[in-house]
Amino acid sequence: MQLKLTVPFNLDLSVSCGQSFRWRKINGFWYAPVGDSVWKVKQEGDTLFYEGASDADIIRYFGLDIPLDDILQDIDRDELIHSAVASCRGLRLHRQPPFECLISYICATCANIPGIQLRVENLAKMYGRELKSDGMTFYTFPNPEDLACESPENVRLCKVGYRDKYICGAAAYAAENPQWAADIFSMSYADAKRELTSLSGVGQKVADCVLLFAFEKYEAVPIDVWMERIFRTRYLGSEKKLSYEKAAGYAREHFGRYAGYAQEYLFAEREILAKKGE
DNA sequence: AGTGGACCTGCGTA
DNA sequence: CTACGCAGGTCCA
Repeated sequence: MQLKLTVPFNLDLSVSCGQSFRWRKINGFWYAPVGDSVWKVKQEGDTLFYEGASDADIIRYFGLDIPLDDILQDIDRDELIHSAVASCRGLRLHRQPPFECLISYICATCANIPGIQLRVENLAKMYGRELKSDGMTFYTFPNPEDLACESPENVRLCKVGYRDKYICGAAAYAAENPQWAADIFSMSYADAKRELTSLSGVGQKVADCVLLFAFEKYEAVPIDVWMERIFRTRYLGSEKKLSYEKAAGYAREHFGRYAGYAQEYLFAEREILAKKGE
């Protein structure tokens, strides 16, 4: 199937910028298990070619229905973001499956992106279902029930380390409250964040990632070590480390209601914006 | 409200 | 080859 794009979109950047962890580029196509099937996607100019997903799936997952031009125009409020927008135009936030997103970011603490990918892949291999595509094997991300009945000791065999009990706890929460994701969708940002951070292993940063990447809460501004450094050195010129609230609060004040989108564009340019040692 | 140490694991570097 | 440092934080004192 194919789709003619009438809106800005950069597939390569969107799937490789670190918001999601299961996309792999093989022979020019991006593959990932999404939901119950393997998606295979390629972009050539303004045409998207894909298999394994419907038009509606593609539009929804990649957020092609979101008015990106309006958002970029809205957040374009200083020189740094202006250049990030110029370099990364077409980067779109995905709408990730909520449970997978939650567990993935629980796995993201004290790890780099390859390390996160490894842990998520291990969980899928151990507890997901096998899928074949073009002779390759993929694994669905496990359902909450698949993980909820496991002991932390077993889950730890997926090399998730101290996160084992957090993963089991989050799985139990999702399994016992099947409507959890619908509930969070309907909540305000503040209420949704309070709900997520009540889970053990989910602090402000993880909650904001999940709210931004799975629940369309654009007020969520995940502050990791990179973003703290960028806001401290490039925006506030502060000497001492910024508290989470200070950095995120500044971002919302400065960038407005799409501050989360601004964060993602700055994050994509982190190597350039945050020189080591500053 | 704010600070400091412990915590799994994999990977890069000495 | 082994040792150590560090990486998309969170929890607990």
